[in-house]
Amino acid sequence: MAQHKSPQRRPSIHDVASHAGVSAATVSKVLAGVTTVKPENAQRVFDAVEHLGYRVDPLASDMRRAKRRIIGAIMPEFESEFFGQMVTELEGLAEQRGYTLVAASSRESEARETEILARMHDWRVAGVVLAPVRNEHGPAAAFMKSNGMTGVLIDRVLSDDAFDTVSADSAAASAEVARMLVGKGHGHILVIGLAEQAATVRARLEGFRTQALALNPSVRIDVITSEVSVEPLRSSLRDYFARGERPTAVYSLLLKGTLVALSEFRRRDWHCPNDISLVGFDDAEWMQVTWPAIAAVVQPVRQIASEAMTLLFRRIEGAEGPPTARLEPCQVLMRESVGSPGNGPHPGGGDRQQPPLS
Amino acid sequence: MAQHKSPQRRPSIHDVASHAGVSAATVSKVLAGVTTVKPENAQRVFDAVEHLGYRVDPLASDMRRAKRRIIGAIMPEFESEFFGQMVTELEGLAEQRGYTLVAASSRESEARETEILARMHDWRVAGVVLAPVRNEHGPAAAFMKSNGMTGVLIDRVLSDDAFDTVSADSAAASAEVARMLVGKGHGHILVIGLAEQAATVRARLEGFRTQALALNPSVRIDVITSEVSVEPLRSSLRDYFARGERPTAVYSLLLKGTLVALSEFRRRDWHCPNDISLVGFDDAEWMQVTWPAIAAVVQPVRQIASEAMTLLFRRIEGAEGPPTARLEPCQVLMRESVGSPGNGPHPGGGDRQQPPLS
DNA sequence: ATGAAAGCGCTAACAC
DNA sequence: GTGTTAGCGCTTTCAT
Repeated sequence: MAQHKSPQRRPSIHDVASHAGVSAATVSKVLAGVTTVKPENAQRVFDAVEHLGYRVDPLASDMRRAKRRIIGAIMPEFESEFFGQMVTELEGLAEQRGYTLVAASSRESEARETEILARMHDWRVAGVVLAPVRNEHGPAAAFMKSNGMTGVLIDRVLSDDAFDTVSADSAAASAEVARMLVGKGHGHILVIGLAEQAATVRARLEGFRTQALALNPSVRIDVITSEVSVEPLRSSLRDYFARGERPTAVYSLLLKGTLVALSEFRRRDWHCPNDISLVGFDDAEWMQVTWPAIAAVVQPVRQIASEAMTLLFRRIEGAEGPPTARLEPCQVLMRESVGSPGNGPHPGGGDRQQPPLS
Repeated sequence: MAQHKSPQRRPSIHDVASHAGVSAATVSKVLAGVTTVKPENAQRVFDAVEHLGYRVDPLASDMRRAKRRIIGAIMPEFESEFFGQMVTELEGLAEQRGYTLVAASSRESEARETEILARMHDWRVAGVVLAPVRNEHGPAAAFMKSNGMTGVLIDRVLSDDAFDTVSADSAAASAEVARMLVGKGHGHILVIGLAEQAATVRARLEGFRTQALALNPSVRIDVITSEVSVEPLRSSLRDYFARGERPTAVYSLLLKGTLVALSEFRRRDWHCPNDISLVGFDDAEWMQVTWPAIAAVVQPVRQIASEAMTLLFRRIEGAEGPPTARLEPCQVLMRESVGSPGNGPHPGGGDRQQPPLS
C-alpha cells in the first residue's frame, strides 16, 4: 500500500536509492529485473519503492533508450465503430507490453496524416500502426520509409514492399456476398463505393464481380463510385435512380455508402427487402435493431489489431525479412434487408407513392 | 525544404548550434521565440534548422519543464460516435496549443479508469480530461485530487468541489422532450436508463418528469433502469412489456437504451410511431436514414470539448478560484419515430402478429 | 554484486 | 546578446 502521497514532488529513483541504502543504479537494475543483485538489497529496494509509492517516470526512462516505449496509431477517423474498436484494441495490446499508445485521427486527410507522422517521429515512437486514408502508396508510407520508421499498415491496404500489412479479406467476403445475392436470384446489382481507397475498394469490387459473373454470366453489375467524398456519391446515386435504373440489390463497399443508400431508399419510399435488397461492408450495432435489420460484412477487428501488433513488435525487436501481407477473414451477416427479387410489391419504375412511416 | 534526411541519427540541438556557429542555448532561445537574439544569428539558426531538417524532441524538451506538454484524455469507450467525436475534438484542441493528447479508454470500468490515471500521472501530464464511467464522485476523481493533478470532468458529471465540469444540459433537453411528447398527447410514457451514471441520468429523469407533470399532472411516467449494464435493462424492458404494459412513448436516457428499445419493439413487431413513439438521448448518423428516422437529443460535442479545454488550460496556467460547472445546451431533433398516440393501429395488448419486414 | 560517472536532448539560470 | 554551467530522472558501461 502506497503512502506518503505528497501531492508535491514525486519521489525519484534517488529517493528510493537513499531510502534503501543503495545506489540509483542498483535500484534501476532491481526494477529492470536484473538477477545479479543481492536478494537482500533487492528486497530493500522493493520495500523502499512501496513505502515511497515510487513509480518509474516513463519519459525519463525513455530518454536513455534508443527506441522509446511509445506506439503511434493513426486512424482516418474515430467516429465509426470500426476504428473506435480498433483503437481500443491497439491500446490494450500496447499496454500489455508496457507501451503507451498515442492515437491520432488523420480526419481522412493525407496531408494531416503526414503531419501526424512527423510529430510521432519527433517523439521517436518505437513503431506506428497506420491505417492510411487512401492506400499503402500515399505520402505517409513514403515518409515512414524515408525516415526509417518501423510500422505496420492496416485496413485500406493490400500489400507493400516495405511494411507488413494487415487487412480484412475484402475480396473473399465480397465473393461471399455475391454468392448470396446471386444465389437468391438477383440479376441486376448496383455496387457503390469510394474509389480513393483504391486498394481495398478495388479488391472488394473485383471479388464481388468475379464471383457473381462466375455464378451467372448474365448478371448485370452497375458500379457507382466517387473519387472525392461521400456527397458526390449521393448525387450520383440519386441521378442513377432518377434515370429509372432499378437494380434489385445494392452492395455498398463501405459504411458511409450504406447510410447513403438507405437515405436514398427513403427518399423514394423504397423498403428493404421488398423493393430492393441491401448489403453493406462494415457492420454496426444499430444494423440489427432497425427495421429491417441490415445485412453486413463484419470485419475481424480484434484479429487485425492483434496481428498488426504482433508483426509490429517483431519488427521493433529487430526481425528482418520481407514484409508480409496478411488478410483476415470476414464474416457475412445475412439479415432481413436481403430478399429475393420479385417477391415484394416492387412497382415498375415506381417513384414515391405514400408518405413515409411504418 | 528539409534535406539530408538520414534515416539514422536525427540532428540534435547541438548539431544545429555548431552548424549555425552559436551555442545550443541560443538555438533553444531562437526556437522558443525569445526576441533578445541578434536577428542575424537567429537567421543562421533558422537556416541551420532548415538545412538539417531539425525538429525539437518533445520528450527531451519536456524533461526540463515542470509541466509536460501532454494532455491525457480518458473516455468510457471509443466505439460510439459521441466519444469518438469527443476525442477527435480534444486532440485537435490540444494540438493547437502544442500539446500531445494521449487518449485511453476505461472500457466502462472504474478500476481501469484509476489505473490509466496512475499511468498518466507517471507521465506527468499537464492535465487530464476525464469522462468518468459513473460520475464525479468515483475513485478516479479522488485519485486526481489526492495526487494534486489538474483536470476537467466532462459528460457524466454535474458539478464538483475540486474540478471544473462540463456537460450537456441534460435536464433542459429532457424537459424539451417532455414538452414535445406531452404536447402530442402522450399520457403514458416509459423512461429507460442506466442508473449508475447517476448524476446525468438523474438530471435527465428529473428534468423530464418535472416538465411532463407540469404540463399534464395526470401523465403516467414509468421508469426502468438497470444498475449494472445494458443486458439487465433489456430483460426488465422485456418483462415490462410482457406483463401487458403499453406506454404510448418511450424516452431512452442513453444510446444503448435506444438500441435496446428498438430491438424489443422488433421482437413484438411494434412499429414507430404507429404502435409506439421513441426518443433517445444521443444522436447517431444512422438515426436519420432508418425507417422511421429516430428522434434524438443531440449533445453539443464541440462546445463541450472546447469549453473543457479552455478551462483545463486556464488551470494549467495557474488560474485559481472555485471550480465552475458548465452546462451546454442540447438540440432536440424531432423525427418520424414520434407521433401522436392513437393515430396508428395500436392493437390493445397486441403481441406479435406478422413476420417482420417492411 | 555494486556504485561512480557519463550522458540521453533539451532548457533555464546566471555569468560574461 | 550569448555562452557556460547545471541539471530534468533515468539507464548503462565500466571500474571496483
